[in-house]
Amino acid sequence: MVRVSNGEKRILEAAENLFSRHGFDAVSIQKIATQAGVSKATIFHHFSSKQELYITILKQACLDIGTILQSLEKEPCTSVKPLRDFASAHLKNMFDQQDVSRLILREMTDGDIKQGQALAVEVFGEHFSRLIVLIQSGQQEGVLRKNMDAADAAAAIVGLNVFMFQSWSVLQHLPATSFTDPAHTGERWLRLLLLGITDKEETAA
Amino acid sequence: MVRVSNGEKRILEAAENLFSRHGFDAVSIQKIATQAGVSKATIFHHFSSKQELYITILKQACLDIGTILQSLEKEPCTSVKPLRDFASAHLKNMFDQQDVSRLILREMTDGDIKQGQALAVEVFGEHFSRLIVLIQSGQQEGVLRKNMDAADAAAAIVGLNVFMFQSWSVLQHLPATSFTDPAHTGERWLRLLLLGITDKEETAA
DNA sequence: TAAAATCCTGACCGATTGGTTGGTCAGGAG
DNA sequence: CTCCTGACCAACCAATCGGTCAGGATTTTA
Repeated sequence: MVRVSNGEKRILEAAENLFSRHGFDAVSIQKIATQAGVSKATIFHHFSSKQELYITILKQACLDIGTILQSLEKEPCTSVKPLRDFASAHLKNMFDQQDVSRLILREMTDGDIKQGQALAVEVFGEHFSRLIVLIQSGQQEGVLRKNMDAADAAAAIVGLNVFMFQSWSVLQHLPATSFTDPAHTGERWLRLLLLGITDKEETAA
Repeated sequence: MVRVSNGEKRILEAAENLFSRHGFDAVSIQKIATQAGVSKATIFHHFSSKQELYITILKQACLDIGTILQSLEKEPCTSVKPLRDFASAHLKNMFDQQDVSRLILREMTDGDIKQGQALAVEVFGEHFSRLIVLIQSGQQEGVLRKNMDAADAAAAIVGLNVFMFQSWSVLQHLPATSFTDPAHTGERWLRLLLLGITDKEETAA
């Protein structure tokens, strides 16, 4: 059993919260210390540098997401239901663990720290390959269109979820739209992706 | 004609570049001054504060995007082509003006500065309402499915583009995928969105 | 050409940054 | 009772932060 003192845990919690909301540079050690109810020196007692603290949190975040994604081992894809389940679970997970999700997404898009982007790629690759397998089995079963790249479909599903998560606060303030509940909106978007935007009869490109 | 001194222009260029890449807090006035080839005090001669400089850039960015979007005034949507054009133009514009795009997207998702998020919402709303109108006309013409929310479709189109733009560097490093060229990948994703993922009878591309 | 306005700078300010130092304190082992 | 260790902190450090100011250089205007 790894010993983790009370203070260290509080530091990690505060740092994860602040880093995820404001990013690496906008958060000072002093702010983390204050929010953790600890002196600044204590942080350097537990972590050798600000960057080490950040990477520690990033690794933990990747670990968390990894274990959660494991719970989505699914049966072969004889219908679109596993796809729906995956998408809604993925979306729910993002909103449930906002701090972790924001942290990883931030690292993905910003990527100042070299180690960080590599980690993010690793985590994202995990999502992707799992989802791609799911889609390919669906293609073999004849449920999903065969003349498309499974990777494209996977990217589209994950991409829409990510976009909704990132832009939710903005989407709400948009005029003339009906984006009220993330989960419900996500279902509608996925349905769009499944059925297509075009009207069924006229699908001439 | 508004007079803009040589120095001021260089400051704006440097600031836009740095802010878009690293965010507000991670960029110091000194770094902007150095990259602009100007002394730090000169920046405060032209701008009263760091925040004012940032907002100035943000406003300019919104203006740029606004004028570009105006060039997409399109004829009524009797086919799916205007939709393709909009999407590809939108994507191309993001990659052509990476700094501006990143700046606005960053402000959208981060949103530390109150004024910033409002501006981002305004710009994004511009995209959206234009696109929604386009889609609704397509629905009336019978080209697009009627039993869907035009706002959902618009969000999906823009969302996939945004996701691709933001995550392009990561997508490339993903294993077992064929994401080589943004424009080409974007076309494939849009096709997916138009036709749907699920298999249907008459869906030859 | 002199005055006025603008552009630009080096020197400087108090505050804050990430990080170090020396040391206190509680508790477990011998 | 001593010794050791890990947790913790106030005080401190050099560097950098955003920002100010007085004044030199250059251009505009009168």
